[in-house]
Amino acid sequence: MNISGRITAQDVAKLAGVSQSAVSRVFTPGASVAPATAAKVRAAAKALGYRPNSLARAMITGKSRIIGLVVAYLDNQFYPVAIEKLSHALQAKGYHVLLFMASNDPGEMDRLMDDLLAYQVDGIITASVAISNDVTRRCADAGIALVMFNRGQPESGLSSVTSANALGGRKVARFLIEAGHIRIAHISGWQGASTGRDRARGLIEGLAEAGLSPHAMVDGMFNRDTAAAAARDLMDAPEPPDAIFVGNDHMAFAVMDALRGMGLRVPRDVSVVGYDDVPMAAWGAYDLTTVRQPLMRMVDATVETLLAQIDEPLRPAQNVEIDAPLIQRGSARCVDGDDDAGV
Amino acid sequence: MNISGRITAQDVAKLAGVSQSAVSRVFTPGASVAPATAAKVRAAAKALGYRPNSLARAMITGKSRIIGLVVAYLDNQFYPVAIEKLSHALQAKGYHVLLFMASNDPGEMDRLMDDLLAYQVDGIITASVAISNDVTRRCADAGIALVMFNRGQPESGLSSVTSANALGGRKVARFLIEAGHIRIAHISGWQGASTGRDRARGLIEGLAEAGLSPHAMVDGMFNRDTAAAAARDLMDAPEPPDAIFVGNDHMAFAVMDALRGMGLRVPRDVSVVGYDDVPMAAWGAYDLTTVRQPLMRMVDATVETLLAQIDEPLRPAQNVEIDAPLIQRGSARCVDGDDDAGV
DNA sequence: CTGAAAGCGCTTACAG
DNA sequence: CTGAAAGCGCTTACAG
Repeated sequence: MNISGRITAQDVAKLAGVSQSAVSRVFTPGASVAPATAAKVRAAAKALGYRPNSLARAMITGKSRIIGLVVAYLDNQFYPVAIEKLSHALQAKGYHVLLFMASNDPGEMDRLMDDLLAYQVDGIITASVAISNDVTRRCADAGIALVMFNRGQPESGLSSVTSANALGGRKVARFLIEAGHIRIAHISGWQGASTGRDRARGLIEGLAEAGLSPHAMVDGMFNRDTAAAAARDLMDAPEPPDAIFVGNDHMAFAVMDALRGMGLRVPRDVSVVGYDDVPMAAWGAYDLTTVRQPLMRMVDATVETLLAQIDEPLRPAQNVEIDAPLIQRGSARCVDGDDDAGV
Repeated sequence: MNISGRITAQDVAKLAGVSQSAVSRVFTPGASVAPATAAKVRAAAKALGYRPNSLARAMITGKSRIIGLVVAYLDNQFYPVAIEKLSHALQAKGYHVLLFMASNDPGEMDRLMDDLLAYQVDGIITASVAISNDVTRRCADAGIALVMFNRGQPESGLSSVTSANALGGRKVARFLIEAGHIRIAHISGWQGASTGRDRARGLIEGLAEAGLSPHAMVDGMFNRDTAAAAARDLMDAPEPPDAIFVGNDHMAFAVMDALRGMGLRVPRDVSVVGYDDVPMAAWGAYDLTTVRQPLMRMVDATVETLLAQIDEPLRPAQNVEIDAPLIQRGSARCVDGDDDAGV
C-alpha cells in the first residue's frame, strides 16, 4: 500500500507472491493466466480490497469508458427520465456517465468541450443542446463519438436520435380534424430547435392535406410562461381556436393551467394535445392527449449508435427517427366510440 | 502528437521550444514560470488545441476532482432539480460529476462502490440512498468524503444535509389544527428513511401538543400508487379524515388525483398538505400547500460540507438541518385572512 | 526560472 | 503461462 492509503496491483502481487503483471492479467479479460495464479491473485485482492485503478487503465488503453452526458434544463420531466434510462443503459455496458449541465446558450457547449476533452471521454451524448461547427471539429480531431439525443442538426453531419417529429405533428393534425376541429392553433416548440420545427411542419402539412391551415402559430420557446401567455392571448382573441397543439407536454401543462385559470374547460371549450408523453401526462389532473416519444427505444438507439461509433470511428453518422404514436386521453375531444386506441 | 491523435504536453513543448516540465507549470496554478515562457507555451497550446489530460493529472496528484453522485429514482421532481443545482455548484468549484443511478435496493450502493473507488472519486454525494456499514468503512479506508443529501443515518457517523423534517411535520400539525381540522391523517414517507420517519414524528408531536393524535397513519412508501390507494381507503372509511398530510409532494399529487377521482373536492371535502415544494406544487392543477425544502441552501450546505471534508479528511461528520417554511396555497383550508403568509 | 528525472498505477509487447 | 521493462501523460522535488 502506498502513502495515500490506496491499494495497488503491487501490493496484491507481493501478497500473492507473483509479479505485478500477473495481477494485471487477472483483471484483464482475455489475458492468459494459469488458474492457480488467478486464484492466488483473487484471494490476495479480496483480502486487500483491491480494484484496478480505472484512471491508470484509461491512460494505457486510451479508453476511459466514460461518456459525457450534456443536458440543459431538468424541469421538463422528459429529461430526468431520459437521463435515468441512459445512465442505466450505459452502466449496463460498462460505461460511466460524466454529467454536465449546460444552459441553452449556444456557446455553453463549446466551453464544456474543454472539460469533456480533458477527461478523455470516449463519447458524448447531448440532450437538446446546440452543437457548433467548432465542437463538431474538435470531437472529430480527438476521435470522440457524439450522438445528439432528441434533437437533430442535419447540416452538421452528426448522428442523432429523435422521434419522427414531423410525422407526429401530422398525426395530431389528422386526429384533430377527424374529431371535427377546424380552428387548430399551434403553440410550437422553440423554432430554433429541429424538434420544434419538425413538429410544427408536420402539423402544417397534415392540415394542408385536409385543405386547412393553422388558425394561429406562436413560438412557445419550450417555456411554460411563454406558452401560458400565448394560450391566454389565443383565447382572448375575437375568434379563439377550438384546439391547441402544444409543442411538448411541459408547455401543454402550463397551457391547461392557464386555460382553466380563465374559466375555460378542457376539452369542452378547447382541446389540447401535447408531445412527449411524460409520466405526468397520464396523471389525473391533466389526462393529456399527446404523442408518445418511445423513450426506451430512443435510449437504446442512442446508446447503440454511440457505441458503434466508438468501436468504428469512421462509421458514417446516423440519423435515427423512431415512430411516435398518438396517445388519446381526456384533454382532446375525439370522434365517438374511438376514445382509447392509438392512431 | 501521439498515435491516438491526442495532443500532449510533449507536443506543445516541442513547438514552444521549452521542456515538457515548463508546459506543465504553465497549466499548474501557482507554479513559477517566466511570463515570456508562459506566453510562448500558451501560444503553442492554443495553436495545437492542447489541454492537460485530467486523468494523468489525477494519477499524480491523487485528486481526480470527480464527485460521485448517486441517486435513486428521478421521477420525483425534487431530485432532478437537486441534481441540476448540485451539478452547477460542483462545476463552479471545478469538480465534475460522475452520475450513478441506484435502485432503492440496500445492496445497490455496495455494488456501486467498486466503480466509485475504481474511478478514484474524491467524494460522494448520495441522494436518498441507504449506506451500509461496509460502504462507510470502505470510504473511510480510501479516504473518500461522503455526504448524504436529503436523508440522514444518525448511527452511521456520516455527514448529512436535510431540512428540519421533524419541525416541518410539527408546522403542518399546527397549521392544520389552527385552521380547524380535527381528524388529521398521515400518509407518510417510507418509514425506512429518516425523512419519512422525522416528518411523521413531527406531525405526531405537533398534534400531541394540542392534545390530538393522528386520525390514521399509513406508510405511503414514497410511492404514488401506494399513496393513492391509501387515500382512497382513508376516504372510504366510515369516518374519513378532514385533512391528509402526505409525506412528500410526489405522493401528494397522486393523492389529490385519487381524491378528485372519487368526486371529492380539495380542500372543501378534505385538505391536503405535502412536503418538498417541488416546482409542480405551484402549478394550477395542484396548487399544493406544502413545506418547502430550501433547495439552494441544501445544495450549498452539501457541497460545502463535502469540500470541507475533502480538504480535511479527519473533520468530524456534520449533520446540517435547514429550516423548512410552510407554504400556503389552495389545497388546504386555512383561517380567514391568513391565506398567503408563511408560518 | 528551468530542465532532466522519477514516479503515479496500470497494460502490453517481448523474451523466456 | 510468466516476469522484467517500457510507456501512457502528466506533476513535482531536485539541481542548476
